[in-house]
Amino acid sequence: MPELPDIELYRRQLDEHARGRTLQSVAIRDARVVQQSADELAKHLRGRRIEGGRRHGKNLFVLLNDGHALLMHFGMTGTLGYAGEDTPLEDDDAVVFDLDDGQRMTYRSRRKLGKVLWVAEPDDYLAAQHIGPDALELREREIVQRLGDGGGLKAALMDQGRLAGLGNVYTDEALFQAGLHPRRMLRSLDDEYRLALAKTIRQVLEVAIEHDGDRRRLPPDWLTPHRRKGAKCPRCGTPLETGQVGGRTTFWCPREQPSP
DNA sequence: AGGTATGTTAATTG
DNA sequence: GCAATTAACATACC
Repeated sequence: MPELPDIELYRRQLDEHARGRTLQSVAIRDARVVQQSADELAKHLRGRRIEGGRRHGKNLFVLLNDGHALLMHFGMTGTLGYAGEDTPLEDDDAVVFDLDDGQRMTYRSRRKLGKVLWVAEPDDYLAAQHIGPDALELREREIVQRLGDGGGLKAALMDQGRLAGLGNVYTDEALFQAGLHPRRMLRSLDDEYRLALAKTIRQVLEVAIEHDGDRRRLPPDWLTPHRRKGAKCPRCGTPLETGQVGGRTTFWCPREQPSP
């Protein structure tokens, strides 16, 4: 379930469990998520020490001691975990990395929509993929600038080229907390509202990270824990509305987020 | 059986 | 030119 807060948790776990460890071997158990051949991946990874993790939006770079990196993107169903080598593998374990302390790092993906690949330079990769700045590295004024003027609010917030990190769930959360209807047009917001939205985006992401991205443990007056059909707005009790906005299932409170 | 799911990209339609 | 919609990727769940 990976959006920015989830990937940030993976980054912290990587630093905790794998920093300083040397990669001994890489087993590709499902080649669909790997963009390079097993030989090429092994050539770039074997014997390299993991210096730590760098997160950018929903992308996680495993930084290597030769200055290069391994990129992981988790799609909709990817996870990253650690276990001892005695722990049996799961069917969904697509790429397995053996570390030099007997631990195993596992990239798991049910739907295989993510990707794993070696990259020479993370910044070059991000530029080539047209990924915008990370949502948490910008100040509020800069977020407003990046969002620009065009399109619907929902699509704009999810557009990784403008701002990297928000997905469907946290976009809905930010719009809920900002009191903005997801079908509103960015153009219709005055500067004050845009700044307030930018502030809300930052705050939602920061608080979600403080809760380790665990959506069930997010504050009870947030939208996310109630994101299911038939639920009521946790702030005013009005039944939540749901529909397709920007091509994705969207939840909002018709009272807190008045129609455009 | 059919619709839906946290992501991304390309193609198509308006 | 822009915005919105649809399809595709692959798989489990309701």
